[in-house]
Amino acid sequence: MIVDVALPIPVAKNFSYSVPTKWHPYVRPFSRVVVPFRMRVLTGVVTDIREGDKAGLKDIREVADLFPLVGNTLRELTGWASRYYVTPMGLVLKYALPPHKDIERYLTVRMEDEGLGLPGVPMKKAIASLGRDGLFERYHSGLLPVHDVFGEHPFMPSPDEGPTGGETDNRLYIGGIDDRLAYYVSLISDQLARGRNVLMLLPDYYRTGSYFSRAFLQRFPGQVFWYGAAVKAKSRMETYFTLRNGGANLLLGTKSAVFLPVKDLGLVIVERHEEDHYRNEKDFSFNAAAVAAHRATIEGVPAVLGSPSPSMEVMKEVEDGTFNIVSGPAPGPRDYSETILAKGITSYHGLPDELIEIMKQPIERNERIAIYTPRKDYGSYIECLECKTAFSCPLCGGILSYQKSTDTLICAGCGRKAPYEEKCPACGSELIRFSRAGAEYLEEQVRLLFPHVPVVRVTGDTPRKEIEALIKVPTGAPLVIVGTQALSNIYGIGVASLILTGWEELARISGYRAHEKMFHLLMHLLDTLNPEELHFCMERKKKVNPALFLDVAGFCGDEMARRKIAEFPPFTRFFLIEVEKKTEATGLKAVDKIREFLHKEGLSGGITGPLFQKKEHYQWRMILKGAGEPLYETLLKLYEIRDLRIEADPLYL
DNA sequence: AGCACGCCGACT
DNA sequence: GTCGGCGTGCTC
Repeated sequence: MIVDVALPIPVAKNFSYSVPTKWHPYVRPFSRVVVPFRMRVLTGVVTDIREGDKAGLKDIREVADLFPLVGNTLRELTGWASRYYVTPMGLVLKYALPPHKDIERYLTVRMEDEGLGLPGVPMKKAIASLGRDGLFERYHSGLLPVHDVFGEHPFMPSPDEGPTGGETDNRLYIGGIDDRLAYYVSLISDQLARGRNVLMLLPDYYRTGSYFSRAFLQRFPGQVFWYGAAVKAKSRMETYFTLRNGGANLLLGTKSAVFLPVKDLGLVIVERHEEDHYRNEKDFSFNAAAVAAHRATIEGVPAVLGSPSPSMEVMKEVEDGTFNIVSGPAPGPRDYSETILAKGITSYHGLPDELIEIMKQPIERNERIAIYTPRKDYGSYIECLECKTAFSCPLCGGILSYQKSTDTLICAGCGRKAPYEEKCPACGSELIRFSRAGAEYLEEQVRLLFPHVPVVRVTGDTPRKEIEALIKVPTGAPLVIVGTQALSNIYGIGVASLILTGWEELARISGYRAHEKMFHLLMHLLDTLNPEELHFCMERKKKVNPALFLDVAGFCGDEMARRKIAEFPPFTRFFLIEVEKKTEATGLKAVDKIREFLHKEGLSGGITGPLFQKKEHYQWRMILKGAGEPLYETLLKLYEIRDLRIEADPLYL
């Protein structure tokens, strides 16, 4: 017997091994096998089985699992994901399956008949006394039942699930958090009452997990399983075994939960599906929200995507008729005020009078104010007033910002930190100016202006303890919360007034998704802060029209029309092909290879290849535009080229 | 990926 | 003279 094995390496090619006769009964498609590979040992997945034997093939070392852990759903889902995200199957499967050692650790074997006494001998001990082969043999002849330690469920292949058929009823729920939560609760309780399981994905920023866990645990005690990145192996495995065996549970998790086997799945929910947090950044880069929606299709169950602001990808689904919109009340007010500043807020002039005026009233009324700024540090865009040179990162040329708390300059591009010297690196002058204020500066100024008012700064760096403390602060006393995008991730802090400063600047960065990002950020801030009053503080020459972003249907319609004309996603897909080499010569050689390959495949169009230098490395990037299975399969062949990375649907272009 | 091999410059 | 960094080939 010969097996083709998909190994967890970035090579889009399977490797063949022969299987000793004694293991033939246990090797099936999608069995995991341990194989020798060069000087090491890897665990891979059997993708094909053939009769016969060929000289020179190595034997597999062992069969890893008692039976293949990949059922119909997972087989289809991982196969689709491998092609759609141009990632070798071995890497996808490695991500999708728990390590086999973890599984064995929580299995017990009933060995009464072996005269070894106690029921429930740990799998490890059973192997020690019977041998691995002995255990497999007895298990497969039905003599030795194996159970997991958590629910005492028999460990056996899941009945072949498959599309339960029927027309799916996919819904895009657009509305604020309280209404979304109520909507989710009603759908979930309906499914749980029918004994079916629900898979719900959450973005993995801090607080979301605990916010939703708490809300659901109250209503569905004992039925909620949390599967996030920080969850320990033991409770991960508890969730794994429980969901593959039993019904009426809610599986709440972050992106890694999307591949878990779930028995009797009745519904898939994705909270804030448009969040970039659903993007996996490792060697298998996928979007868990999209995978979840596809999984629902495969399993023939409804997908519900909830959010205050849909992604354009989902709007495309709506256009295509595969999703229906359900609307709840929009968060935040419809009215807003605009303050147009001649100059942006700088970190050397204090806060503009207009901004101070806006803050006075809520403070007098003992209300809370949130002020958004796009920057977390004291200030950025540092320039020398004498020689007019802008400070930039000596490593990558990126923009530097100043962090007052540590007195360092930080590069936004590469993260490099250096002590602040207080003089111009070009001419030595000490007349330095920071032209854009950030959260540190705003906090400092608010404290100076309103010494009696507590001020809290919320950025991605804010320690959890401080955020926990903030959540507990009762309303009814004045409080100013100064923060960045992080403010939009902390469910459950309400404010009376939200002031956005510098939000309009986002229109100028981050490529074709800039407007969509501004839309999401604004809606997310309204979602978490739910203010009664909304103020935009904008710099005159960068001014945008907030009304265009506050009207969800209007914004989506306009943005979709623009994307369609430009032939941008979601009307096509982008693939980023990246090569990184130590020397320029080898890099150019690789680029030539790629060009040649793409040309041969008739894909030469739509490539841009600017030279890009980073650290001590040379990096090249190309963008390929297109969609469809034949393209994905062609791109997979690019993995023959070394030091190459393919990213589907890159976020920043 | 990760590892061995072989090439070339630099130096205990 | 050798050590180490880097490119290349290869893994059943």
